[in-house]
Amino acid sequence: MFKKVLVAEDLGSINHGIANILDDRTGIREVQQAQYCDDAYLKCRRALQDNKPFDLLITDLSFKESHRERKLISGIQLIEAVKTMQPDIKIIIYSMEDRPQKVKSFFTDQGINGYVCKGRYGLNELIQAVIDVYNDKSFVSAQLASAFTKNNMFELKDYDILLLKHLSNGLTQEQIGDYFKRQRISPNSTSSIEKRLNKLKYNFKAKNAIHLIAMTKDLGLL
Amino acid sequence: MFKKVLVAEDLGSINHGIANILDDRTGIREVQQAQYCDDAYLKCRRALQDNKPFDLLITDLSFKESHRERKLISGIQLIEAVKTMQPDIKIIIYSMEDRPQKVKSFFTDQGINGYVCKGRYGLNELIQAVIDVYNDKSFVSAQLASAFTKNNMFELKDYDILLLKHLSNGLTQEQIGDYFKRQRISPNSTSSIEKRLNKLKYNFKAKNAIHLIAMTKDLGLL
DNA sequence: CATTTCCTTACGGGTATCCGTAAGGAAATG
DNA sequence: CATTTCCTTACGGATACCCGTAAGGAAATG
Repeated sequence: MFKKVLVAEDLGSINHGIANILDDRTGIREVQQAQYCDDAYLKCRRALQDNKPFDLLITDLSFKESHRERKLISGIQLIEAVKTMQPDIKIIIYSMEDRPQKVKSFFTDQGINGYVCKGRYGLNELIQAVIDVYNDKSFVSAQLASAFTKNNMFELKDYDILLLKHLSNGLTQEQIGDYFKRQRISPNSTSSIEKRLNKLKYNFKAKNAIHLIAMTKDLGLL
Repeated sequence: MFKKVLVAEDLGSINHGIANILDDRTGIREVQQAQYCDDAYLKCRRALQDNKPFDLLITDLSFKESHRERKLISGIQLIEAVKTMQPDIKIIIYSMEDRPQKVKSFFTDQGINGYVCKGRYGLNELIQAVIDVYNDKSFVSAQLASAFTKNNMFELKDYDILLLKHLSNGLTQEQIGDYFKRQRISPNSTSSIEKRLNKLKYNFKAKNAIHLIAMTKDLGLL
């Protein structure tokens, strides 16, 4: 089993809860805690320098603001910082976020090993996640697993996201085309952009562009 | 001080944390807990029937889904149900939501007595909130208090929200006008709706309708 | 190499929006 | 009651979006 685990989570009560349950239900000897992303990062660095690196990082995504000056303000930033320093560390996210697309992106973009939704059975799932990740398997909460396997989701490319982002920022189709031309992104004609938006509207069953933006924002894609 | 308090919150660890700290730092004798809205409601009703009603309800807003059949699925629904049964009960919300407009609406629409943001100092604030509410004062978290006092926010009427909602659902201005006519809501001409949207766009500095919807969704107004 | 398929782009007509102007009415003011 | 102010509604031109069609080119197929 993992020897040394770091839990990053700003709410003290949850933090302790995780530490307790890891202590009781797994053979992990050393569980450290951090309430700030920056602290978590420094602990990782120190541990690595001392040649006693953490095997696993369990982190939340959102950390509330505080009086302290912060360099890392989100779990994602923490993960990226730690991963560049120590690429082989295992990562499990434990957070409220339950939008499938968003969670999926954490696996593909940040290369996390497990994702557990906070909730009634969250701590139980977390135990399983730790075990699975230790055995080099990935883990996602049950409530998300179904959305992951069944492939009924329309596959959005980065291009689509970018297009929707610009649209939600108030640019016209023509302006988006101009922007794509400047950035050497293709296709960039007004006609193509229009076509792509049409396809998106069809897939999301949106009545018009406004509806499309509202829906994709609700789904957490923007 | 309050004699009997109910804490509704689905995460067990937080629930216990609140109960502990209320026990340590206030003179409250009886603190009960509920992990489901329905349970909380039943406890309130039972207590009222037994002539030993709760003085104060502390509740979260979001409760994750579970296997159980649920009638009340959010803290808001719980609050409204409890308030109709026992109008004089005091309510404090303890939740992650930190969008000022949204929180403001809880005071005006649901008539809550206190709002505390979950966060590092959340539990400390919760103690203060309990004390203030006991002394018939209302309480809001420090991070929101500033946004509450300074009145720089454009005042949105229900009409505006409704208008934006329909717009985000993909209705055209004409369709919204027709809907308003059927509902006897005035103004309902396409021209007036257009004008109102214009004013909203000006106030929010939105470039067009899409931008407006995206912005208001981000602000938590929709 | 010929053919097919897919993608990008252009164009045009219909519709919705954006924006200014103006008429008519209700409410407020004196 | 006369006047002012505000609100609602109507209208028209400019612009942007919606939708179908079609031409040209790249990539894939055989």
